[in-house]
Amino acid sequence: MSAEPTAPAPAPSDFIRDIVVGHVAEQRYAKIVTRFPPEPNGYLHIGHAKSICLNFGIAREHQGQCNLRFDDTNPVKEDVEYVDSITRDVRWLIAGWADQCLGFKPKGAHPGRTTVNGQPDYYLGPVAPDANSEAFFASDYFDQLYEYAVELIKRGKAYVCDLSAEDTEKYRGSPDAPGKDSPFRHRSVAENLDLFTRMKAGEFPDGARSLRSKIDMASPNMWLRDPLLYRIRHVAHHHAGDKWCIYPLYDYAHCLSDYLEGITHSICTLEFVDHRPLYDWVLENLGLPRALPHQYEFAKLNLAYTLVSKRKLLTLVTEKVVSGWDDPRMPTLSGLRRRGIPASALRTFVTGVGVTKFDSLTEAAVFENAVRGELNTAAQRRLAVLKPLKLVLTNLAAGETVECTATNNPQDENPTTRPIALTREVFIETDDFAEVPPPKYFRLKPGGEVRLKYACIIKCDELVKDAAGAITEIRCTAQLDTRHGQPNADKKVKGTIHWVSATNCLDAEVRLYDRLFTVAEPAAEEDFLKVVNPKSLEVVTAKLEASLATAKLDDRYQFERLGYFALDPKDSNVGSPLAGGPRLVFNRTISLKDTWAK
RNA sequence: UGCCUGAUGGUGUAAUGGUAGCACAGGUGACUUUGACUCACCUAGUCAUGGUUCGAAUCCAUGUCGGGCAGCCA
Repeated sequence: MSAEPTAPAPAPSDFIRDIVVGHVAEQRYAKIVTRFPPEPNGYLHIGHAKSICLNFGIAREHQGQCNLRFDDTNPVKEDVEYVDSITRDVRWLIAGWADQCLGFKPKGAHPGRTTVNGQPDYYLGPVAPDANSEAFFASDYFDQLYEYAVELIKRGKAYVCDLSAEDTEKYRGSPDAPGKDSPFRHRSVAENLDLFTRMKAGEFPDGARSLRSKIDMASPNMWLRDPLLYRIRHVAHHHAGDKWCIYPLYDYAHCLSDYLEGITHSICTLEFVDHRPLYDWVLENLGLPRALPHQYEFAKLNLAYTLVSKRKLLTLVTEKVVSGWDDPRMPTLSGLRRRGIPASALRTFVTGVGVTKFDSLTEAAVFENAVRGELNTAAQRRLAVLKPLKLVLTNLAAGETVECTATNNPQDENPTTRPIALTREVFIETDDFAEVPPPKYFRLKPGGEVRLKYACIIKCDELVKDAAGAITEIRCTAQLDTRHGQPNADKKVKGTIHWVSATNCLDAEVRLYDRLFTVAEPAAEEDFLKVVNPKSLEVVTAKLEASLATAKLDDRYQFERLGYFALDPKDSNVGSPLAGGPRLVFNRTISLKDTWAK
């Protein structure tokens, strides 16, 4: 329908993309393959969105692939609950944008044995997501990882160490002082092989021994001081079952997982810069036949007024500061989704902040701007009154209705309309009337005139107050000839306010959210619970125009002059045949920008 | 007092030896049946000191300040 498609956004550019573009130019790889590798031990948040968009974005820009891989090497922290939520969140975020790049693997598949240049090899390539496929799991590589560890031992590059965790730490030294060799560092290959086999067989208790790389205990890089490759943990694994009692550590498993999947660019955050030499060490000391993946690091996202620490987010949930991981105030993808934030707005935002190695703090306004921008074009305009004040149009008869026409979305090229009926009694926003108006007040005041949006100009004639002096009703005259198409339609007044017919409207619960914290950097606080915004949620019973009775879960609405709203997918009861009709619960995704100084 | 890494308007980010640009925020105005949107204009920056060069945000040196690293977490 739309004649001119919006100009495609310019392809983002950053130092990592520049590297990839260079590799593509020199045809270093047959295909660009990235990966998004969360550990299934918590919910994805807005910080992950940056990584997801970077990895999928790069794959997308080069007709490549981005594997979703669960980095599940620590069974004591992980659970399938997280596997499910993470999968759902990733698919939601990339839907309609990079679905074609999402790499899954056949259900239950493990790396296959192949031969490359006469050398044995393992590889597990991607397939498109469907009913018979699933995400990749590092735990599917435990067999290969074990085999590689044996190879490292045979090459004299790894040894079984009997030091306790405490002694291992002591031997490691400190950043400004070299460590010293473990007394077990020079065990024979045969003894190491025997001990490692018995570790796997379950002969030793947790922590009794470990498999360590043999690198350099005096290295200025702490991560090269014979880091552990395997630890003993007699626990079942959520994905691998009870087959193993030794589990590989991140630095050992990650680079090899990347290799097994044919990852070309392994992108992670800055705290892993120090690990990169280890990443390369493992790969280079195994004599692998295919091209090796390489690690690149970027600065994680820091957003003002938000917290992304898993531990602290969990505290918010357990202390019931919020209703759950998907509370619309949470920075989790499930929370943002429930709040009504479109995935496209999240993508626009995270790609907009760019990718650098600078530890920055992004202002909340940047995020809010991206959300409003997206919603402005997508949202259907509706009239709703959050804090109702009754207004009587004294020159309209009690049963009389005046048909008016409202525009659904003025941003559309050919906006559609809907009818709304003006009646004698309407509700206006309490804030839109002031008995004693502040300077520059455009709205209704005693004796003043204002336009009821889509209807006509009204004049305030008198106030009705209760015994306590509170205003209970405003009585006005409707100037019906100022309606659209009427002789005085062009009459100008400074203010236009929204309204809802009092006799033909819907009640709805509306949840108004504000930022969860009162300070820009809650993470820097000694006690972040002390800076929780006590007014982060306000619940009101609003009056909605009748057409909202058929509101849909997936639709986005702008309640005019108020903000963008979406049905709460959990608590709304849409289209239910219940006698009382649907239960409507709206979340305010974000308010409209308000440049009128308060 | 070790190693790694970084520093460009208020914020975020471009410019890879040749005109310091963009976005957000802020300000002014236009338009407006949303104090929204849109549009126009304005404000505001290369951490410091030296050096190389015709020319430096960019290269070199030194310094300052920030972030990361001593899990059998990822």
